[in-house]
Amino acid sequence: MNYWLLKTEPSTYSWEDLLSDKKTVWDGIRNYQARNFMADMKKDDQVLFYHTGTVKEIVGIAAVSKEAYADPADAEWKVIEIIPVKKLKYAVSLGMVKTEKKLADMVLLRNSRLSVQPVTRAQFDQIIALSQKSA
DNA sequence: GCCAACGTTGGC
DNA sequence: GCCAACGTTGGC
Repeated sequence: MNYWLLKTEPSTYSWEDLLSDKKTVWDGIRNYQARNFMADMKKDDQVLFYHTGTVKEIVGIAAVSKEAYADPADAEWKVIEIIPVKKLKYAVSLGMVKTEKKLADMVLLRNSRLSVQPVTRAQFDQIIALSQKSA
C-alpha cells in the first residue's frame, strides 16, 4: 500500500465534485515527474486530496480505483482514476503541516509545485491524526 | 498582484 | 550538452 497526495484548484475540480461524481479520471497532468508517480500508483493506494489556491488544505482521502493508462487525449501522458473514501473530520491546512516538525520533509513543503507527490506512511498517519482535532 | 521556484524550450 | 530565456505554479 502506497500513499500519495494530489493537488487541485477547487475552482477547477474540488472534493465536492469528486463526491458528486463518485469517481473521476485524473487527467491533464503534464509534468514528467508527476506522470512517473502516477505510473507507480496501484489500485487501492490512498490519496490525500489537497485544495490549492485560496484554500490550501487537505480536505479528504481518496483511493486509486484504476491504475495508470495512456491519456486518450495524448498518448505520451497518463491518467489514473480515483474514488472518494472519506472527508477528513477537520481539514489539515498547509499552515498546520508547516508547524508539524514530523512533516517537515513532505514534498508538499519541499516542492510546492509538484501536483502529484508521494507521501510516506508515517506522514499519512500524521495527517490523519491532525485531522481528528480542530485547529 | 507579485515573485520565487522550477520545468521546458531552443539557440548555440 | 549547456544554459539563458521564458512560462507556469502556487504561496504569500
